[in-house]
Amino acid sequence: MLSTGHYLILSSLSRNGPESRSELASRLGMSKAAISSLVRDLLKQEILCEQAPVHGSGRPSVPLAVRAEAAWFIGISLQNDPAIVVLTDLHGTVHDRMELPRHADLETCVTSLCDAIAHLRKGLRSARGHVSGVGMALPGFVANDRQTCLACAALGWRDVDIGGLLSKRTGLPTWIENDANALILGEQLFGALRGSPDFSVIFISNGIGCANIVNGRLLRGYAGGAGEMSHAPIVTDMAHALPCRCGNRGCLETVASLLAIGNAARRAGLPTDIAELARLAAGAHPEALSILHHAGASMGLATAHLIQLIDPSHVVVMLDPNLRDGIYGHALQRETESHILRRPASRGMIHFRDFEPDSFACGAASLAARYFIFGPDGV
Amino acid sequence: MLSTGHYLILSSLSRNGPESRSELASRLGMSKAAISSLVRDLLKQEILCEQAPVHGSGRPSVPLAVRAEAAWFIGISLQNDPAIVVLTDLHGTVHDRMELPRHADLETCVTSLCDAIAHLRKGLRSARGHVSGVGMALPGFVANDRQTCLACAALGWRDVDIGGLLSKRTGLPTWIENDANALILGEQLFGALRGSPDFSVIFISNGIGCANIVNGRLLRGYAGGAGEMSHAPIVTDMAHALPCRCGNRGCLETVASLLAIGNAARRAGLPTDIAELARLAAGAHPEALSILHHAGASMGLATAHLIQLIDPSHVVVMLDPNLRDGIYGHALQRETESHILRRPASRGMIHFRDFEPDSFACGAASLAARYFIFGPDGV
DNA sequence: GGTCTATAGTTTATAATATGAACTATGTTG
DNA sequence: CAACATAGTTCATATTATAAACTATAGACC
Repeated sequence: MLSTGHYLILSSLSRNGPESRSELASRLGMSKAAISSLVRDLLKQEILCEQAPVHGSGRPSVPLAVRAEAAWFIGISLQNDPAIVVLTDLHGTVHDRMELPRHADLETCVTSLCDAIAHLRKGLRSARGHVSGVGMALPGFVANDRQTCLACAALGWRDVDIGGLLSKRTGLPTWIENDANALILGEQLFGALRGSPDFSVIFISNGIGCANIVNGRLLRGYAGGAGEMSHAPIVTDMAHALPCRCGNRGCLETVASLLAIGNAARRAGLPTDIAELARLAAGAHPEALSILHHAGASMGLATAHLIQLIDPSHVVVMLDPNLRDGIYGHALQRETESHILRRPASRGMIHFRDFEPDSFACGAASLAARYFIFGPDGV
Repeated sequence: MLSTGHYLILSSLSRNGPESRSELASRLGMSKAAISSLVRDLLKQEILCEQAPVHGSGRPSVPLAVRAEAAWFIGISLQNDPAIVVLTDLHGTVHDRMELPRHADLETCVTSLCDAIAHLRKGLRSARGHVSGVGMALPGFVANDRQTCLACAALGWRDVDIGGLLSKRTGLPTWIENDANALILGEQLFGALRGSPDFSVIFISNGIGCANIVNGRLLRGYAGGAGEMSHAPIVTDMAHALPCRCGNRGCLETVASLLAIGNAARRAGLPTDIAELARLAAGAHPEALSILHHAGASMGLATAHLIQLIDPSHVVVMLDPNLRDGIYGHALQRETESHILRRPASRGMIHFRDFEPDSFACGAASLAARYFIFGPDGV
């Protein structure tokens, strides 16, 4: 069994990359003796491994690293159709993946997911290790226990104990999470911003998702609704504010989401496909330009609100390359920058990234990996 | 010397109110034996005291409470002129207070503050205890060490080590904090929302301040600029957006702050005094109504953004009663509610409170009390 | 090549801090 | 007044850290 001390070392190595025993001791504020003994246990259990010595003056230091194959995880994304199921190692690398239809019917959904999980587990030859847990990302609200989906419009679920079902059928501990939250938690554990205590992730798809890491932890809010950028009141001129499915008018997602852009294009008699619309805009088509500019600028305004209120070090924006490289991305960046206080670090704060569907499944897998690395008392 | 265990007990009692040893043991997940021994130390040092036994079935339990007079603190507010200096006990009760002119000149400022502190310390007969620390709230940016004021427009300070100066002259540990942050930290430690892990405080004065407690901790952000509601981009219609001192246009504080309201009144040929303006609006004076409605609605829109992004359980809004009871407060509340997702808990989320200048000084005192209660490794 | 020095990591005795289980204390209940 | 219930203490012990001395392994320098 691992103690708090073991988990401290695991999480430090996972956050800060390979480090020697001495570096760990000073970073964690513990004695060399304690680290030495804790590391011995973790090496014996083959959770850590020693890397090639680093030579300086004095005895070379031996960097310690978390062994990627020490544990395996299943990540499920119901963010879109098809559903995606991945098998990752402890570094977040995908070793196998499957796509399957996303069933709204609960029984069908659970059965097909369990079949996929069984198949992936079989593919992992037991000599290499075994699967330690399952994570799932879905577009909806999840209860505090991270087991029950309280509401998911896309699947028509209400108060569905999907976590309990999966964990019962697979015999594996299971964690459920909102899609944006899973995405940023994966980014925090496995991604380039690993270890940053304050950053935000936004993704622009048919809807708009947003999540924030603050003080090193996920910002959930009181009712679990933090980061609801999607319904930020952006269009305040009520003459132009469109009704939103949430019941209000002028929400961000009524202008800046892919669905909203498609709708606007249809009303203007333009093609609703994003790539085609972007091509028209690139060719200076005035109405295409107007739609995409308005969408991007609205997104930028909401991003400025986010930056002013939450003050992240980085904002990762995941979107379609066609939008990123055209007027949408340009307007987003420009509008954001023109509405935030100029801070020393505000340059290069926004990082565009391609919209990768597997990111959600990887984030989901990281939910289970997190338990392995941070322990039951978690971080 | 107090250990981590002692501080755990102190912070639990401070957060959750008086509790018996048994209750502490189960809340903190420790054995009765450990609690018993730790409490003995704290009783001997007269930091805790036993209250009247509570009778149930079985041996009566003895609630333990933090002794208010176990420690005393000085709180300084430079939030406005005059500066306010208070002497509080460990419960945040003000036992003595002074007002003095707020000097922008550093030497004069420090000298007059130190004189005031010395006077308050003398007034506290040493039999009752002694002052353990000093806290200061000021309207500006403070470095991460909580000693140096990086920038304060109202006083014209840049990179002023006010904390170092005060602590050197008084011989007391000193903490500096932004005014809004001090306010919410005081609320968290001493106020009605004590113990709530997710709430926000907004105050409307000549400027607008905002701070947020998230996951039980102050949301500082990457550069310490979180909660900068004041420069939220609210007026997006550039034809009507006024220039702001920050260099952008249409910031919240250009329409919703007392200064902005006064400016708008002057431009309309109306009295700039808030009380008089509110009286005109109450009498249905159309221009007064328009100014105050616009200001309140803008404030409400910014509050809606805050609620959507951060999802607090409560938003405490501190403002002049004349504004609260008139169209400003009404528009604020109405506009906020019409722009947030209806959540189960969204009713009664906004709590108006009178603008009390002493609140800032109390919050400042709580910065030092926090150190006493949470220990050097703080929370 | 040998010695000095610097740094990494281990060993071991010990200190600090928790626990479990038995015990005492002090009430209510019937 | 006995039986019971719950609060709190005691004490032997386990866990988990530390300090300090020790070993290990390199580069540097003469």
